[in-house]
Amino acid sequence: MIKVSLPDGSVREYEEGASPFDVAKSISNSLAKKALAARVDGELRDLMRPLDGDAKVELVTANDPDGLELIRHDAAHVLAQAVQELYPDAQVTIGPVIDDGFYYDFAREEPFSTEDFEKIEAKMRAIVDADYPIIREVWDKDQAIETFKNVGEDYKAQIIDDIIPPGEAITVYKQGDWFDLCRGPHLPSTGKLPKAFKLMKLAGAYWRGDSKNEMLQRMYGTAWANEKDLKAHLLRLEEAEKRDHRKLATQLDLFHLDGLAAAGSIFWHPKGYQIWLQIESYMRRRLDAAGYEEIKTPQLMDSVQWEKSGHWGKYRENMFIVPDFIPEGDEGVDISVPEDAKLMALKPMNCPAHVEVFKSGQKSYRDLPLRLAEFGCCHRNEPHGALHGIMRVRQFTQDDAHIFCREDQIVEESIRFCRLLESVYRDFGFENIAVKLSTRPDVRAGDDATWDRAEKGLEEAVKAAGLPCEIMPGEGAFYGPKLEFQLTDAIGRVWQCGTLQLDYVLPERLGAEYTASDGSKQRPVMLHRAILGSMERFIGILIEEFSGAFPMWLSPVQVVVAAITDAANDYAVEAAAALRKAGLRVETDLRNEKINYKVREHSVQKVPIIAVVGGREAEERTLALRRLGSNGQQMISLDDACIELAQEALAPDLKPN
RNA sequence: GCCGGCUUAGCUCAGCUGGUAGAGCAUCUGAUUUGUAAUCAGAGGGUCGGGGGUUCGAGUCCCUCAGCCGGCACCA
Repeated sequence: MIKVSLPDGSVREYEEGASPFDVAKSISNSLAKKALAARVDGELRDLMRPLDGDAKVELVTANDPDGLELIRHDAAHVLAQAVQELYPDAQVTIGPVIDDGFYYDFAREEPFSTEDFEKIEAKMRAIVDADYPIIREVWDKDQAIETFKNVGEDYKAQIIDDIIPPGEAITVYKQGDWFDLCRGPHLPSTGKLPKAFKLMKLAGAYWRGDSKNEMLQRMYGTAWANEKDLKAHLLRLEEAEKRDHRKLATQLDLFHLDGLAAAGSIFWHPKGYQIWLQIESYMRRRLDAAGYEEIKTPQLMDSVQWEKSGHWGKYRENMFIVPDFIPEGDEGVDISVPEDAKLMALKPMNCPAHVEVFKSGQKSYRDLPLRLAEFGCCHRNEPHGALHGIMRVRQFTQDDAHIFCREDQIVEESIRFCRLLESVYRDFGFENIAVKLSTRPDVRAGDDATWDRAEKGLEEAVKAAGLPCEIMPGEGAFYGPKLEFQLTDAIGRVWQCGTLQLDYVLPERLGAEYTASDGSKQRPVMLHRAILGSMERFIGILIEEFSGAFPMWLSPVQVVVAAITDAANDYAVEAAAALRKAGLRVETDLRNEKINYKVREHSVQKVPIIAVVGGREAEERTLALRRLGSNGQQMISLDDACIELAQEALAPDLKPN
C-alpha cells in the first residue's frame, strides 16, 4: 500500500501502482471526470501514470493555471494530428504553449492558407470526439530516432538527436495512430480537450529560430477551458484592435505614415506633435531638475568618427551613409559618387557625439558626474520587415543622455536614474514596468571584478526604485551590463523603452579623460541611459494605453468651446480667448450645426472638456462644462473655469500636491 | 531580409464565376439657428498601389515591383 497526502491535509491509502486518477475517483466521480493531470510531489504528471510510492498528490483541473497550460499543449498536439491526417506531406516539428494559446510549426512544401483553418478545426473536433486515450511510452533514444526517420519525420529525429543526451530515454505520447515526441504531461485522452479552441493566424518561422535555416509554417491557435473564456478572449482582441495606435492616429489626426514617401518615418500632424511637445517639455523639466544639461550634436558625422567609435565596424549595415560630394552637371545631375568621395553617416546613436562634447576643453574630477542630455534624432536602416507603425521606425528621437562619472559613482548614479525613471513612468500612468538586467556575455571587455561590481550596482539600483527585476544571463553588451525597461502595447506586445547601460569601452576608444584629484589623467565610465526610449515608440504606447483619451495635460486640444447658435459666437470667442490666456489649448466650434452634433464629434475626438455656451451662458458669463466620459454638466463662471481648468491641465510635475 | 495575406474616393468598406466603378461618413454649396453623442437637400471627388501580360474586353486572371498587415529573424 502507498500513502497519498492530499491538499486538504488528509492522507489516504492506495494499492501499489495506483494512479492519480484512482485517487480522484476515490474522492468523487465528478473530480475523476474533471481531473486533467496531477501534481505529484509538486511535479506535474499524467493522470494515468502510476505513482512511484508515497506522495503528495494535487489534482489539476481546467480551472488550475497548469490545467490551462495542459489544455493548450494538447490543443497543439491535436492540431498536429489533424494537420498530418489532412496533409500527410506535412512534417511536424515543435508546438509549444504561449500566452493565451499555442502554436505548431510544420514543414511542408505547399503553403497553408487560412482557408484551410475551417477544415483543420473540424478535424480537430473530430479527434476530440474520437476520445483517443493519450498514452505515454518511454523509448530508447536511438530507437526513437530510427522510428521518426522511418516515418519521414526528419525534424523530430533531429530534435531527439540534438537535444537528448546519448543513452537517455525519451518519452513519446500516442493518441490513436498518431504519436509525437514530447516531455508531457498530457491529458488522459483527447476527449478531455475542451472544444474552446480556434486557429488564429499563419506565419513563417525559421527552423530553430535561425534565419540561416529553412522556413517552416507556423499555425497559431488559442485554447481555453470553456467556450465562455474563448469568447471573452476574442472580444478582448477586438477591443484591443480599436486601441491600435495606427488606427487612432488616423481617427484623431495625430500623424500619418507614408510607406512610399518615407518608409519608417513619421509625418507628425499638429495634434500629434502637440503631444510630443508636451512630453518633451515635461522631460526637459525633469532632466533639468535631476542635474542634466541639454546639448545638441550633429546629425551627420564623418565616417572616420564612426570608425573610431566602432560603429563603422559593428553597426554599419544599419547606418544611412551619405557621400560628401556635390553632384555635377546642370540637367540630369550626375549622382554617381566619385571613388575618393568622403563618406558621412547619419547618426544611429548619440553616444560618440556626446563623448566629443565631454572631450572638448578640460574635464576635472570636480565636473563629474557630468550628465549630458539630448533629444537626439537617430536614423537606423532597419530591415523593412521589422518596421511597425510608430513603434519601430527608421528615424526616431531618443530622450538620450550620457552620464560620465568615476567608477565609484556608478551605483549612486544608477539609483538616481532608476528612481527618476520610476517617477516619470508613474506620472504617465504606467505601473507595470518589466525590468530586465542583462549580465555579462561570454565575449566581453573588462575584468570579472569590474563586472561583479557593475552587475550588483544595477541590481541594487532597480531595488532602490522599488521595481521588480528579471536577470537575463549573458545578454549584456560586450562593453557592460544593462537594464532594460519594457512596456506593453494594447495586444500584449512588449516594447523596450527605457534603458541603462554601463560602458567602460567607448570612453577608452574615443580617448575621453579627466584630471583626478592627484593630477593624474583618468578614464571616466559612461552610462548610456534613456527613460522614454524613443519619443515615437513611447507616444505609440501612450496612445494605446489611453485609447487616445489622453489626460488633460497631454491632450492636444484641452477644451472646445462650442456655441449653440451664432448668437453665442461672440461670447464663445471671448471665452476661448480667456481660457487660452489662462494657458489652455482651446478651440472654438462656431459651425452651423446642432449642439448634439458638436458634442458627439468632440467626444469622438476625445477632447477632455467641451464647454457649451448659449444665450444663458453669454448672459451670465458662465460655461456649461461637459467632461469626456460623463454625461453630466458643470455650470461654472468663466473666471472660475480659467483658474480651475488651468490647474487641472498642469503636468504632474507642476501640480502642487 | 524570410513566409503568408492585403492594397478600390480624404476615412471605413462593397463590387458574384472578367462586360470600362458604388455606399456611408468626411468635403463643398444651400436651407435650417438649433440646449449636451450624427438636421435636411444638392454637388464635386477614384488612370481600382506602379509596371507588364492574357483577352474583343481586366478592379476582377497571370507575372513583376513597391508599400502595408501578421509572424519569424534582427533590434547598442
